[in-house]
Amino acid sequence: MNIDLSQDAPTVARQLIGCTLTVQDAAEVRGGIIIETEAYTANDPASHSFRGKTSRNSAMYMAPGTLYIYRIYGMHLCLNIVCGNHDGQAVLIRALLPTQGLEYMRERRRQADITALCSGPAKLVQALGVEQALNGSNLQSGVVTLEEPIIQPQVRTSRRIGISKAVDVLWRFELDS
DNA sequence: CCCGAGATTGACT
DNA sequence: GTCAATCTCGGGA
Repeated sequence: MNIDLSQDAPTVARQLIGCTLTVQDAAEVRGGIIIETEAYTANDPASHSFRGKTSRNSAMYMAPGTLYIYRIYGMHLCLNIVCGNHDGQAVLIRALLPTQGLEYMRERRRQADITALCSGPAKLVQALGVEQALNGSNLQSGVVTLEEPIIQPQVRTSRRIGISKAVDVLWRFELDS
């Protein structure tokens, strides 16, 4: 991983498109290519860090490469890669193209259709078997790993979705295929 | 202290 | 298209 995660969130969010994200534990390896991300910064009304550090968002202030995993709507988990410099920035991983551990992911999701396995931030967390206990852990631990693409892909930019504040910034990034 | 909204998803009309 | 599931936080009483 040569991407500098201490850069700001929009820069990192763009660079993460095309990277392969994998999770490995005693069971097996599963993962896919990141095809959609969103950036969240500290002075961003839509960000969990906008009003400062809380017990939920404390991982956002840890070292770049830390995982920020939070519960949303009381039932789902979402996975972020912390970036910046201990200043409350992170990149939400919104969708993957599944490439490894397809059967594992099908079982976790109870879903046979490959295109629906990782087509949302909470879906991919469920498919990959990412647990909330990994919140605050680092990519260096080797459970969750990132690998850069050989060739930089074309990236499409748009507005973030599912939020009501700061809706106009173009901080959503997608693989342009 | 109580209540509404939220970086979502799946089931249902 | 509508809506419920149910945890965390912030704002108002």
